[in-house]
Amino acid sequence: MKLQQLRYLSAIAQNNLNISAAAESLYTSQPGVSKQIRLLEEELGVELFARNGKHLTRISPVGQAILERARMILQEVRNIQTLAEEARHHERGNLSIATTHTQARYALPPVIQRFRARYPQVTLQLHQGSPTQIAELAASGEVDFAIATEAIALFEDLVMMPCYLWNRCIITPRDHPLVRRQPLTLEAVAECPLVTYVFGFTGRSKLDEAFRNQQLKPRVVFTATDADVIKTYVRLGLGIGIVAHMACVPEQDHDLVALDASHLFAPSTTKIGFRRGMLLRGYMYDFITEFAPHLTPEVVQRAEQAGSNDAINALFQEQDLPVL
Amino acid sequence: MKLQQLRYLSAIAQNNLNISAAAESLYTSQPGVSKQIRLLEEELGVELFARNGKHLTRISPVGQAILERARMILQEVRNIQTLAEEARHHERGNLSIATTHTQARYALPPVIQRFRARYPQVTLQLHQGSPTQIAELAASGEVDFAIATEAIALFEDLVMMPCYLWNRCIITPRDHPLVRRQPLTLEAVAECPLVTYVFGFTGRSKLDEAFRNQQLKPRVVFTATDADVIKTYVRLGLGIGIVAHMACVPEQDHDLVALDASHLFAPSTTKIGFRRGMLLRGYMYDFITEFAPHLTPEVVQRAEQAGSNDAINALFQEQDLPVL
DNA sequence: AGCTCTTACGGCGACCGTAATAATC
DNA sequence: GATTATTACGGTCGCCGTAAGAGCT
Repeated sequence: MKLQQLRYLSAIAQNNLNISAAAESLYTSQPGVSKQIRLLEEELGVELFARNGKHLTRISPVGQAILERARMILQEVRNIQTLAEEARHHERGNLSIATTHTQARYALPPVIQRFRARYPQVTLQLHQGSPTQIAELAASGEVDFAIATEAIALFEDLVMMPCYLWNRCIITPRDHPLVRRQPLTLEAVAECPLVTYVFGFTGRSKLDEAFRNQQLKPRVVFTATDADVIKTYVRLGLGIGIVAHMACVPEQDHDLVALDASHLFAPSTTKIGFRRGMLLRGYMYDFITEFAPHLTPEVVQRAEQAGSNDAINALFQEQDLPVL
Repeated sequence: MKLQQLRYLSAIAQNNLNISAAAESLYTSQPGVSKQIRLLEEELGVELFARNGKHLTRISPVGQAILERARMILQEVRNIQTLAEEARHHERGNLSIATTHTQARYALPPVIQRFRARYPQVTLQLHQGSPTQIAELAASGEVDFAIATEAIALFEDLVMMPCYLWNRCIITPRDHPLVRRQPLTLEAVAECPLVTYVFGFTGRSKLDEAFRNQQLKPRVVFTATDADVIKTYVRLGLGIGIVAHMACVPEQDHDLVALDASHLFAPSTTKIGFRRGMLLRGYMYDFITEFAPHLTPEVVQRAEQAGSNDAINALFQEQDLPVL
């Protein structure tokens, strides 16, 4: 058994059992991959894949179990490399983060500024994507951290920790009648055409939930994945916007009015996470603490130890989280 | 990085940093091992060992951390092989057990008889040794199971589970005055010369503890590692014997009298265990259940999940264990 | 002096890539 | 017919083992 055989096995599984695609992703030739898999099967005396003629149709049950062990081994190999790099120069390295527009545009800039000042030798990479893309990037090991608000607590192979709670703002043009409706109600909001986030983004589900709880049917006339686009269409008069509180920057938006809506919708939780079993560099712990001060290295390590996401959530109390 | 390099690293650490010995244990040449370690160090850019000229003096801190990861990887490689073998023919394989005389002679025979009847194709190997030897054999992976009573709960890399409690018997010649002393007391026992187990064997520490608690100084005139030798010297009139209850077989020892001593000494616990992280074959689970019926596969798996031996002990209540 | 690690060197094996073939969608 | 996996083949690299050299204890 060789490590490359395990790499090949893992790559094939990650490429829908397509050996050609797996070979390409590993920058090698199909025959090589094919042969190594056969050799591995021969050595173990087990069929890793069920074949239909010359095509792989699915992983065998044993193959699946072996694949999981193989993934763990490959993770530990990376961890050994990480350990060595940390020992060589603990302030050099790479940090890649996958996140959504909202975080990248509003929450991360000051954090990243401080981080770069502290670790000028660490190269940073930010990848923007949908919450599910973000989770997949982190789960596959292509990025170190996933930062997002929705839909990523479901991946059991990610360690996701809550960072902060945030509420929403209603954004309207200056002359909108809603501005004078002082105690802002959900009914009043529901009467206006709405511009807000696409489903699956930036706490959208909490928003829908609030309306549903009061049997209101909001008229959503436009959805976008980010607040900047939403604001643009509010300016055009398409409707009123509902965006995250972080996205409300009065200095920049003189022509708009931001109304606090924290009493209308339940707060959402932004989380940061990484692949379970991944060894974190020292600067990675520092980044997390910089982003969410309550996530000290000790707290993070306790979360790593926890077996499941449920166990992690039990470590944190909602009232202890900062609110933006 | 290659798996063999990790094997070499692990072997060197296990052979007191002696590369020659490590090479021998791996049936290969010193230069090969030496070179591969250098290559690994070069690839990682880290010194795994501190060297004094040409001699390895100790593992570096990074080396230690890497070693632990390497051990985990090698364990998982074995687990993959185990998975494959289990899939190929789940009733063939090998089972090697390290245990003490007491278990091998009195507790295991019926268990092994039943096991062999159930799994005739599984080759069995029994290794006899001292409790510390047993623990080391299991920890190093040379045997699958360790079964013993003392001193093996300390190894944190073994999963040790309690199997049963047992008490002691006092063994005397037929005409010994102690036989007529009906309510047997510790004081009466302490007055006689004693023949019992060597320290570190078969619950000897519980025995010393009982005397110490009552400020008695027993006169131990002979110690042995097994009950058969003890009985022999009791027959010779050296003193009275204190042995495990399992070792009292009235049918075989017509010339001796066995007096129950369960009220004099706290019971001892016999445990079975295996290397943490080791994947168990189906027949291994069956063997455990055969030996200790309360250790069903589910219970064993729960013990595996537990992080420490303290956590394992918390899973078991003393009153739930069978008493021999 | 003895043991132990490193360097040097040669042979064998294994992996990889190209090319051709077979089989499936 | 296009894509995809297997088989065949040759080159290169790397590992292993023997032999010799260097440095501790």
